[in-house]
Amino acid sequence: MKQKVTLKQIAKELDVSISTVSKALKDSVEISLDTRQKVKAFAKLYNYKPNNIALSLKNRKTKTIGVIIPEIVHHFFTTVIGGVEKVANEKGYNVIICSSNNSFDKEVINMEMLASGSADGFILSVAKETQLKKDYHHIEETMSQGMPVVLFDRIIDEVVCDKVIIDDAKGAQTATNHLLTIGCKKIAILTTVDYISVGKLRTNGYLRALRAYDIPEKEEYVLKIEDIDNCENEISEFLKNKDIDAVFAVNELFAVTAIKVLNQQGKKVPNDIAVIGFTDGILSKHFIPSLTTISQHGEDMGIRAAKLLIDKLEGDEASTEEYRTVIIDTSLVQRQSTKKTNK
Amino acid sequence: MKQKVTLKQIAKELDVSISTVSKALKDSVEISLDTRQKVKAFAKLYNYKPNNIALSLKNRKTKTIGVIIPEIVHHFFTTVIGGVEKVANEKGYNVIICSSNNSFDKEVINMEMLASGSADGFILSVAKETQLKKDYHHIEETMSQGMPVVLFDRIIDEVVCDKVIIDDAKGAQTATNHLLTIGCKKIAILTTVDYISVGKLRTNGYLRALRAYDIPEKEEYVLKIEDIDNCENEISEFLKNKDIDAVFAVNELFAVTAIKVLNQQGKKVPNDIAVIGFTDGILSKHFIPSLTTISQHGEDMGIRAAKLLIDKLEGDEASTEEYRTVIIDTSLVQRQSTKKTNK
DNA sequence: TATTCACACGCAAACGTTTTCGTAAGGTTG
DNA sequence: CAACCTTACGAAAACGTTTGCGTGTGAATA
Repeated sequence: MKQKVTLKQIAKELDVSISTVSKALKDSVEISLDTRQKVKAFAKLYNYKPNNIALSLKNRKTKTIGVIIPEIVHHFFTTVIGGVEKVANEKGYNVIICSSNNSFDKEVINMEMLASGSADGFILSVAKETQLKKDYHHIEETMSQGMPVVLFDRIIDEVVCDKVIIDDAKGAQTATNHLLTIGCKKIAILTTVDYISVGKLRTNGYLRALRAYDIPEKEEYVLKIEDIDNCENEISEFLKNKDIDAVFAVNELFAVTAIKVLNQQGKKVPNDIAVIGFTDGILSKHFIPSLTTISQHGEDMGIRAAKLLIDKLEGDEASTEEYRTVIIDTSLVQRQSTKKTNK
Repeated sequence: MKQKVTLKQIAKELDVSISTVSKALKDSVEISLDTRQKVKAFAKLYNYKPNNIALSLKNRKTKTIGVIIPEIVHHFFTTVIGGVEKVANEKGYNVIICSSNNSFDKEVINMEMLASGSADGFILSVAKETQLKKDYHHIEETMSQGMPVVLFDRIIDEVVCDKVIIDDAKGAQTATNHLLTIGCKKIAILTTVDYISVGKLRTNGYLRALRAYDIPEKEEYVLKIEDIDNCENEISEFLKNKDIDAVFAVNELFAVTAIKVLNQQGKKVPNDIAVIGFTDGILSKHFIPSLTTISQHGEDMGIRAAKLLIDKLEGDEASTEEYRTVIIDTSLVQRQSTKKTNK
């Protein structure tokens, strides 16, 4: 098993100095054409590749971006990662992905791990627990050590840094408006508990839309779900015999679960009740009926986030102190779940 | 903006040598208790963290695992990653994830990138293109440089290394058997083109099951789909007026698409036609009807793969030369799509 | 023949660690 | 008082690069 070949070994074999080899490989005019060719031939033969670690140490940068997300098994986040990878690879950056599993501790550990030499900057969507705990010292600390951070989706208002978000409230308003436009008046919302920032914002957008249409908001139309994994019973209970004509769900799972329980309760979607979701994932596309939803354009978010980060990483000192918040447009994706066939 | 603090800086501030600081932080008895405490207090104050890059260079290992998968936006792969992360983190390893996007070139680039210093070993599921091209030089090369590789799911028989797979043929046989058991006799299969190893294996399993039941295999019952993204028309055409009572789809998407077109053609699932899938993902769980399917236990695969790799990484020289192939059991997950309500 | 000048190359420092070995100061022993 | 042993610390090498600068060689010039 041959080991990785280093400059030193090549130098020894060819009986020249390490510097000569290094310079020859870089086609430096300092080195004679003859030697250059010899070195390069040898290097190719032995499949020489400069050791990234040594380079990182020398250059004090790793050319890698750390991405920390709450859950890896989540379609939206993976689309964001896709976007990040796209521009990162274009610009010669590596991407390290860690998931916090929605745990504050794991988020901190991952961040410190990557911060101590493995990454030049971060793209981060914070864990549920972090939002609850409101402890952001790890983020502040990383930034104070000179590593830029870009927050996306689940951001933190109190932390001053670059951010990429969608206008959750506006998206929710668009969704609700769509329901109102097609004639619905009694619209229930399935949302999350308030400490999830995006959940709260979407609830706000829903309320705003209702007000704009002068429809009184009713408490009984709002269900705030804590335990996402066991939402079916809760939703079933909530929807039972409720006098409504539409449901706005703040994520895919709530949407399809709603359709499922409505079916069980003898209601047809979309004819009896329209359902609209949020996030354009696998389920929305392939469910029957396919789901009308708000697309967050995850890949775009990733692209923008990566660009922001790399700009900061490569920018001059001047730009370091400005922070931008990019708002990605959402769009309404109309499908079957809100299509009234006759009315 | 304070910079990251190094041993050198601490040494300077405290007017001792670098070695003293290093030893003090490690609680070496060589250093007086007094100095030790002073150094440790100072280090804590300045939030000293050893620089991983320097450590990697010194120790000639990075304590990170490179994972390369064909697509990041794929539920099965993310579950595998979840498993990998679990054991990696337990054992103090970092995980770098790259996606090849099913491109041979990107797979090679990613691998070389990580191989030149960023990772100690690899967990890899090869790109579609790689399987087609049958060019495995990058894998062989990495291994010959002393970096262990564990292949999973989409493996390559010709490459000698550790592997983690499921018995695709057996899983497919189980699936087909299930259909036969519930009384189906005319079973169609929706599969992929043959160069996708798992597709071919699953097709074989299907055929094996039929033979075991003495049911003649009919060419007209087999559809090999090339373009996964536009499978609906193809499936629709294939299923039209076909005299069948069951469909075995080798992945989720084919399964739900089948159900969709069957619905359009006026057939009910499961009552008229039973459908079984492969891979227990989001769609299978939440679709209506929910899908009977073969679970691949992705997380387990990740766990086993990571264990194999770390064993090799930390094992003595002796174990380096043995290669193991771990076969993860599949299991039948029975849901609605094969439940005959009356028959 | 002495001076100058390319040319082609090597030396050494630096990045941040760890670790082996050397050593000065002070104390103990015979 | 000399020989020795602890104790507590520092110097230096090593990991693999890059790069500014110094330098020996031969040829061209005066």
